[in-house]
Amino acid sequence: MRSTKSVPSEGAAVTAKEIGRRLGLSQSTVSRILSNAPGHRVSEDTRRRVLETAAGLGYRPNAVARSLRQRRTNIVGFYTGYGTLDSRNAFLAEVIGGLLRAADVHRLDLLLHGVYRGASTEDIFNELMDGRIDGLFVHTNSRDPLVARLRESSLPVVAIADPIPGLSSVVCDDADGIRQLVAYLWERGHRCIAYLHPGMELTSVNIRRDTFIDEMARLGAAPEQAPVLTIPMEDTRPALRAIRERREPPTAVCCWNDLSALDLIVTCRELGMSIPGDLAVVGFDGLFYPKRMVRELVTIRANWQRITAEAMVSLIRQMEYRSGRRHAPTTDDESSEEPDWICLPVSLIPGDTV
Amino acid sequence: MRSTKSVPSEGAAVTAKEIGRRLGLSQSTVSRILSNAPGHRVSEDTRRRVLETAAGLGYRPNAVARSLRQRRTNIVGFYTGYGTLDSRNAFLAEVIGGLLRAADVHRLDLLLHGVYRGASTEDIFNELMDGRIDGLFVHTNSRDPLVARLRESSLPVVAIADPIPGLSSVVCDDADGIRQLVAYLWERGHRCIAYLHPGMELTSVNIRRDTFIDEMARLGAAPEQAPVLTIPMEDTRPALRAIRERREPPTAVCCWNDLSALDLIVTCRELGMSIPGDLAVVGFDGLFYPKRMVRELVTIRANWQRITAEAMVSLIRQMEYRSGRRHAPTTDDESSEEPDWICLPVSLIPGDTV
DNA sequence: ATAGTTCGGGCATACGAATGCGCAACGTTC
DNA sequence: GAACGTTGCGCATTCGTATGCCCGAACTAT
Repeated sequence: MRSTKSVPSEGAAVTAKEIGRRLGLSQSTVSRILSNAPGHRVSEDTRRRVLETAAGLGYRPNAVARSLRQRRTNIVGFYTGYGTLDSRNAFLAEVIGGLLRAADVHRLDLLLHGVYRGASTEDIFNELMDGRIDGLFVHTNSRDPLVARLRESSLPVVAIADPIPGLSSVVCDDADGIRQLVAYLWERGHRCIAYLHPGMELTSVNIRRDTFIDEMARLGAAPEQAPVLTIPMEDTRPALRAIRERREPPTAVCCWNDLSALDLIVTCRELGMSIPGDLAVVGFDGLFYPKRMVRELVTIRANWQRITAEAMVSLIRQMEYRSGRRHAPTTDDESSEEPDWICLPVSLIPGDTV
Repeated sequence: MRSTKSVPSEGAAVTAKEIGRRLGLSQSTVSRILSNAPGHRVSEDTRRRVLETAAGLGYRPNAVARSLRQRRTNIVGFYTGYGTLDSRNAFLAEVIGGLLRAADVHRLDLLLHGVYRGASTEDIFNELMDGRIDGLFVHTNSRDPLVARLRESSLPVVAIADPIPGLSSVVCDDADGIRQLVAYLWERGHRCIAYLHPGMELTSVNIRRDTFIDEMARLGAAPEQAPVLTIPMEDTRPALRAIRERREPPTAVCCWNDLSALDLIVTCRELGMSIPGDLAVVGFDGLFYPKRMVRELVTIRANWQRITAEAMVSLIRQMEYRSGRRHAPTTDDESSEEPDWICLPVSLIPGDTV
């Protein structure tokens, strides 16, 4: 009495089992056809019928069930300990956008993990380890307690923009960028250059400052000709005042990022100073708005598109290595266990009116 | 001979079953304790032992398995048909950042669906319907073919920033924003005002233009005193030329967004024109960089934080309604089926030097 | 003493797809 | 005509959690 075919069974979700029921086939056969399982023989006719029925019913394989079985979700995460995404954080937008693009190329999805709620490290770590993501990009300080937890976990991780010892890292060449900026200013006759530093504990930010100091010393400038000023937030007014009051006032300012460079430029303008006539100002990052708004800005541009793409490749390599090991733990593996350490070149963008 | 307790079983993943095995309990009991299942009695001692062992082993419930069982992933998606996230798209950054924050408040995760690969509508739709997300935010044209598919699907959807008929929509009051800008200019004596329109098929963008036209007419301006110029991309140079060559040159320009307003302002500056003396320029959006860089910018600011928060509430309501219906399909339901239609106020940000 | 109640927990199954293995039916070979 | 290979498909289990239902033991009430 059991009806087997053509019973509409309206409410039933469209699953492989349902398709099988309609065609008098087993779920496994349907699954093999729909997922193109290799090495399994199916008659052309059956295959056609299954594919047609699936299309007719609008069948979509359930990603969650598939993930559970395959122990792989095809989702990668992004975590940042610094800042939240909004219209002022062009840097994050650029990085996340790049990751999004790279993920798309590899048919992965990107899950953003917020740090808004003020969750504890443990909470965040638990969320990251709940099996939802196959790998993770992090942008944070190497002393972030989360980093330690991640390092001892088995989750593939790639650090982005800020290197983290012991983890694969993909960064831009901050040191070279600063060297280029210093050289640019030096060539134009500047011998006393101030540096604006945000007092933020990010490795890349410290590299920029330290390179500035080293490079100025290497060129023969005395320490007082290369003052480093720590600025609060992006407000450069106090720094500008300090600069102008110095015994030997710097003729140029190297800012740790574009935003502070712009703030400085706008402030100078309001004071009637000309840029770069009265004061040369250079920034760092080369993002869109600043350069667009103030065309005389001299800055360093990193190729974030490429950086994120490389980071994705590195992460995928790790993911494959990890899942490979699960099935073949005997192969000699010391080779691929080494974290990647990639540093991509940057280029100087001259000002339009120099 | 079977060993039951204290066997390390090193390789075994930490699951509820594994914990049960160690303590001589069943998986279900462990699960009930760890998920705080209501209405089930467990001795205090057992509970303590389970919790301790779980903590000791670093147990994390597998989110994928849980999602499969509960038919709910606690992930919401975001799809945009317009633009990609990068440093130039401050608007998207603001919206996504807002959603991220709102998602975090409700303990949801946000999954971004890219449109880079140039996937077909069907591909995207399939991805969205694979059970990975519980709900979706969309920012796209109402004629996007995807919208039709979504409308006939059972996925909870909320349109953001651009309203879509038949779907819950949360937008800012574009019309009122334009009215405020026109009033602002009109009060300052401007009687001939040009409007810069991007020729983009987004509802909100059209509303801005149409409101401008209506409002100027309402105030008694003749059509030639309210010319609408369609600009290519953000390059305002041709428009500026056209404006200055008009028989009755507009004394003010209302730009559809901040970016074009800024381009216009910078161009004017380069020509030696003063703003707003020689030409008044107003924009729309009130995002960070433009206002920061050019402080005389007059613009309209929407509260994206609030808009995204409201959108989240609306989406969650839909999600709960849908899942509620599954279990109680008999309750009269016409009431909650109505899509939300929320329009939040905007405010005018005056220029610093007006 | 017996029925009823609470306590503490296990059994079995569902969620939906993937997959190792088995197995009947048919065809081929010598 | 018996051994063997191939074709085409199903059975049963797995992934890890949630949950409806059941059940023995202890305890209470009459």
